[in-house]
Amino acid sequence: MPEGHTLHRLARLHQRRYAGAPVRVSSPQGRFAAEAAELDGRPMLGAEAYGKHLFHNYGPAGTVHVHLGLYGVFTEVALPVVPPAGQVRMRLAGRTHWTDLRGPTRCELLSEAEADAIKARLGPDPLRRDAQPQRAWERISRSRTVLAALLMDQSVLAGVGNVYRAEVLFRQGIAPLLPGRALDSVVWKAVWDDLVTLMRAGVRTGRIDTVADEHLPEVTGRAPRQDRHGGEVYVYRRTGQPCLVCGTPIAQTELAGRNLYWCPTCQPA
DNA sequence: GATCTATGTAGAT
DNA sequence: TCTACCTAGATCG
Repeated sequence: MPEGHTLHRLARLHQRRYAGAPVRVSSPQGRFAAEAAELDGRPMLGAEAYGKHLFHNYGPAGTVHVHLGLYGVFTEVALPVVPPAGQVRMRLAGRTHWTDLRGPTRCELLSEAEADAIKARLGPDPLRRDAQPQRAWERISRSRTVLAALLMDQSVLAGVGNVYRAEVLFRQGIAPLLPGRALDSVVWKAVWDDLVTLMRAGVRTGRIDTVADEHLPEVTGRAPRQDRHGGEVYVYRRTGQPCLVCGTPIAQTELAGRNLYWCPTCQPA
C-alpha cells in the first residue's frame, strides 16, 4: 500500500536487515532471473527511498530499482526460507530474514547513472532531509494546473499519493481545484510543513492518520470510519459521509483518472 | 466463484 | 484521455 511513507519504511527495514552483508538474490517467477543471478551472493551496500521509489545499492554490480505501483508488496519472514508461493519477482535472503517482492510495476537492475536519472526527475520528497521545497514552489507558483493534480505529480513533489493529497488539502482548508499559481506562498509553506509532519508520522506508524484529536469521531460523535488502509482520515474515501469538522457530506469527483475527495464547506472554492 | 476496486505509472493515441 | 500492467481484498450473487 504505497505512498512515500511505505517506501521509506521499507528502505529503513531493508537497510537494517540486508545491508552490509552478502545477500542471496533470486527470482522464482523468472522475470528478474538474469539480474538476480548477477547479484546473488554480493553484499548490499545500502537501501534508500526517494519518493515512491526504492533503491538497493550493490555498488559496481548495480542498483536494484523497485516501484510497487498499485499492487506491489514486500512480505518478510524470519529464516529459514520456504518454497515460493505464487508469483515472486524477487526474493532476498539475508542473515536473519528473507523477503519476497510480488506485483511491482518496476523491478530492474540499473547503473548508478540510471538510478541517479530517476532521482533527478523527481520533485522534492518531504521525507528526505535533503529535500528542497522551493523546487516544488517554483513549479506550483507558475502553473495553471489545479493544486490537486500538482500534488500528485511526482516531478513536482515525490512521495505524495492520493491519500496524503486529499488530507493535506483538507487540513489546510484549500479548494482542490485551485490553480497552483493562485496559491499564497505562506499557505504553500503550511502545506509543505504539514506533509512533512503527516508523512513522518506515517513512517513511524505504517499508517496514514491525519485527524486531529479534537476531531476524532469518538470525541465529536460524528460517524466513525476506519478505512481499509487502517488509518483515520478526514476525507479520503469518505464520499457522502459527514465531514468530521462541519458535518457537510464529503464530495467526490474524478480527476485525471483518480478519485478526489474534499469537503465543500471546509475547502470553499 | 465472479466481479469490482485500489494509497501508481508509462506509453500509446 | 485511454489502456495495460497484474495483485489481493472487498463485495456481489
